[in-house]
Amino acid sequence: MDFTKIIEPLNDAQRAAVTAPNRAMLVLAGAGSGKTRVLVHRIAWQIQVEGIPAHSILAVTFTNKAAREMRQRIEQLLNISTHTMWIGTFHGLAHRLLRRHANAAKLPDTFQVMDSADQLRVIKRIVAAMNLDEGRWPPKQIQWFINAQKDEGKRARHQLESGDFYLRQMLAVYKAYEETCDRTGLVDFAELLLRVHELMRDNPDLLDFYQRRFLQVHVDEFQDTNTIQYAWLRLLTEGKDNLFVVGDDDQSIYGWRGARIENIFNFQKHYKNHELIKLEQNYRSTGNILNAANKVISMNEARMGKELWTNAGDGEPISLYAAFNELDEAYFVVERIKAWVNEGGLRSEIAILYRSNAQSRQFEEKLMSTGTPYRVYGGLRFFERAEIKNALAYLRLMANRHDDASFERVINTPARGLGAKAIEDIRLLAKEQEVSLWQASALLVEQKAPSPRARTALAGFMDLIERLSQETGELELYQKVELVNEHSGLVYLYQTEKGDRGEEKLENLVELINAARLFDAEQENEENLSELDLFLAHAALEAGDMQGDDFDDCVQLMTLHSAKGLEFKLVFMVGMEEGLFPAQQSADDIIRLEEERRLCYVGMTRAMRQLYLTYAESRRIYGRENYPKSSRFIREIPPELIQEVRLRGSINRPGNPINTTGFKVQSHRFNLGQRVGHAKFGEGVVLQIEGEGAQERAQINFKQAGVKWLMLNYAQLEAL
DNA sequence: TTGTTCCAGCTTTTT
DNA sequence: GCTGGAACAA
Repeated sequence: MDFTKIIEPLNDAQRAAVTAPNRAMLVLAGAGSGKTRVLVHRIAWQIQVEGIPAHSILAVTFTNKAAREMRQRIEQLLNISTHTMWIGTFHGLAHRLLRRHANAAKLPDTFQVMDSADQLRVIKRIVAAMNLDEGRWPPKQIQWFINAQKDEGKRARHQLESGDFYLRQMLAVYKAYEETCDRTGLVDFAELLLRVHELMRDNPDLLDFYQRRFLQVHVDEFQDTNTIQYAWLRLLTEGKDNLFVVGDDDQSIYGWRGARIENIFNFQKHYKNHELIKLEQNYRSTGNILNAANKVISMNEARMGKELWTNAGDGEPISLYAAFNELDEAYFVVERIKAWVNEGGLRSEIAILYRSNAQSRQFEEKLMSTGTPYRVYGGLRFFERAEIKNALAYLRLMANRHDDASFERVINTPARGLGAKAIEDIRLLAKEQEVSLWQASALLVEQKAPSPRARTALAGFMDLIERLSQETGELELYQKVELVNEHSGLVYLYQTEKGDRGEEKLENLVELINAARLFDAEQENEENLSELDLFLAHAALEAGDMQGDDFDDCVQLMTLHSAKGLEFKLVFMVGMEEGLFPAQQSADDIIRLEEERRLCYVGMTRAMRQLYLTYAESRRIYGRENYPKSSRFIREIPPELIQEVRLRGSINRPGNPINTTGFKVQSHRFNLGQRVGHAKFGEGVVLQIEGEGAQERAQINFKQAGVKWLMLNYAQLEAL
């Protein structure tokens, strides 16, 4: 058998991981060290050399994108179909298992997955029904609480009435929420994972079946697993230790949403005979970038220890720009982008990375005004748009009448005279009878309880759903969607909507039909589900790509978080300021600060050729002018790796007088951002310097006296 | 039912 | 200082 193709492209460490005998494996894969390659080749190795049948392979990722990529690359490498392999996200695979074993999992066959927006709506309704004040019990916070409980594997009943008032109340809502979900057949994201864990834990036969079936379990981004995900993995591999995990503790940036970096450390305890392999050779960045990143991350206490290296040479130093304010920062970045493009570079090779989404605006405006195409990541995705969710709500009701969240969403969309009063009546009865809103509505219509007008409207609505459901029974999925769009009145609603927003919504509805048509092609239907059910699950589990044309050559704008896993030749990390990055809220908690530092490490290691760090000496935040300090992360980079750039100032890099930036070189007696002291005004920071010789003057922001322009020949400033 | 006004909130995000 | 959502008035 020819397996050179599997092991030949690998370096020693990668090869050791790929060809290791079957046992628990922990691969610590640094940024850009070929993590996915190892995973893909490991699976290929097992199939081709170890003779493990494809259907015995389980590979788990966090994102659909990662799962798709893995599939593709295995197919490419081995030239085989990956159809029978279980490759997917934790949530996707959990969904599949729950569909297969709905009864054992105590779920109705018609259960539907809801996304976090749906979940929030349900919680809001419960809060209202329990007569709780939304101000004192913010639904967002409750949602967070419930999800955190589920991530830890805890049910409402697990904690007794011991805790304080706050906790008791939270648990009461959690309990009511669980009941609502059970009654309405709705399953949130965290529930998918928790259910599957319980399903396997409580059904030994089932567990045994899957333990035998999956001869090899692979996990990507292991540092991002939460408690329940790891518990499930342990259950599946119990006694066999056939678990192959790849991760990087230094890139753990999702602790705030339940990821447990400790899982990596615990892995070593739980799997006594495991083998640990570190991948430290980096194929992405220059030596300077790696050295700087290594230095920064080395400041963290809680880590396994790892040092990236490359044999690709040092490359350019890291550039640091101290902007006067956020506008100047944007101006500078866009200037550098123009220069890059002028030298023949592509815009798509460039990323602007920021800590928080709010920072994108200044860059968007500047890019817009210079006519530079750009693309902002984040924001609403296709299946999250209101018009799409409305159409889906009709479809969901057709699939499951008891889906209260969908019922409420569209009972009066488009308006059909069922206002707050009518909905309140339905809710009340539903609560009283402990039935779904649909059932309560049926009762109301029967009892002729509400006003005749409301009753007619309600009966009409229910009839609409029934008719849609029956009439479309035999049709192709996309035809169903088409019919729903029309008969629900949504098309008419958006056609007649004022302004130009309606047009885009109509286009999206058409796009939904398209999505349904294309969906037929990808058959992942092993469980004999109806196409509609599958499509709805798909919509919830894969909210779709961000908008924007991948085809255009665009500058990429995104948060540091969403940059994980990506790479760009030219990277700008902007807003490198205390309070922004690291975020204010994380500054004095060591655990959170270390996560911020890892985020910085993630950002730096995105850069292949050139990395720019920028900060503003003055920045408007919430309408107030701030004079932040530069980020401590900048100071954690060895100065000799940094080259300071001054638009009108000098290159300020000890021991290197060469101007590589193309900007005019001019020297002043003080530097921008420098702390200075004045006999009368006290301590301040230099904001701007202009003029030369006798005309040289500086704008200083004094702590007490505020911002002042001073002639440097007269003012006796001293450097601090 | 719709448009206006007011007010809180304001890291990071996938599924 | 801006935004999105809720409350309110017409």
